[in-house]
Amino acid sequence: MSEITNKLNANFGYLLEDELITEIQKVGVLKSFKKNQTIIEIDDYIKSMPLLLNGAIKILREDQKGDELVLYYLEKGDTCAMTLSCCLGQTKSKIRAITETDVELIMVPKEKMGAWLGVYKSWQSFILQSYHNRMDELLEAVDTIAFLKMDERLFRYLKDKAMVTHNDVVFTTHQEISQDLHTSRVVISRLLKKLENEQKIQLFRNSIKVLEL
DNA sequence: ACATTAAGTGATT
DNA sequence: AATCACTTAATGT
Repeated sequence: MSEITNKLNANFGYLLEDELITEIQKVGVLKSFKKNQTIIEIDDYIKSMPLLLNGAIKILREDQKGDELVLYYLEKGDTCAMTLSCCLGQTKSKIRAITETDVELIMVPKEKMGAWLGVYKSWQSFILQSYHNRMDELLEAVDTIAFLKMDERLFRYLKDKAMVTHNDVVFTTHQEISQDLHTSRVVISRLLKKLENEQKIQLFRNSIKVLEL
């Protein structure tokens, strides 16, 4: 049994039937990325869809001025909803995807994803379920931006980041956080200081330890 | 020792 | 919450 099949079974085996796993293994290409690599850029044409085997990917939106905003994270067993709509609709990507950790994924040619929809029931539910999950996360992101104050957004951001990296120490700078949350570094520094005083985090240079998970 | 980068802070809008 | 201006601390050369 190939390495790819093992990884597929481990992450998608409970969702997809065996024949489909075999098909994926036949046409899919295993790829790995290092941390902090851009794997999808805004306006890229998508030619294949990724199935995440391990690691985490950060999905960002960018405005006209080039300012970024984190929408959500993808983890193992997930796929990117953007590619789904891109593959079906032949449009360009409206988001950017950057690896948060080292990542392994399988690229499936976009032709297959449409074809399988009619053939495999499990594939259909997987795609719909993914869409639904991403939609939920998107709504959550909107709620967070619209209704939460910056300090709550920040703490949630740190917890999310600690969660997807499986490490309560987040390696980042105040500058990076401010870009992800679309605010200024000074604001982040102040709020982080406040969170530290509330015993929720511990601050270090280039890293932050999240205490309350 | 000097330059660069990260982080802390008061004051102003 | 954003911006400016400035300080302090850590790190690289």
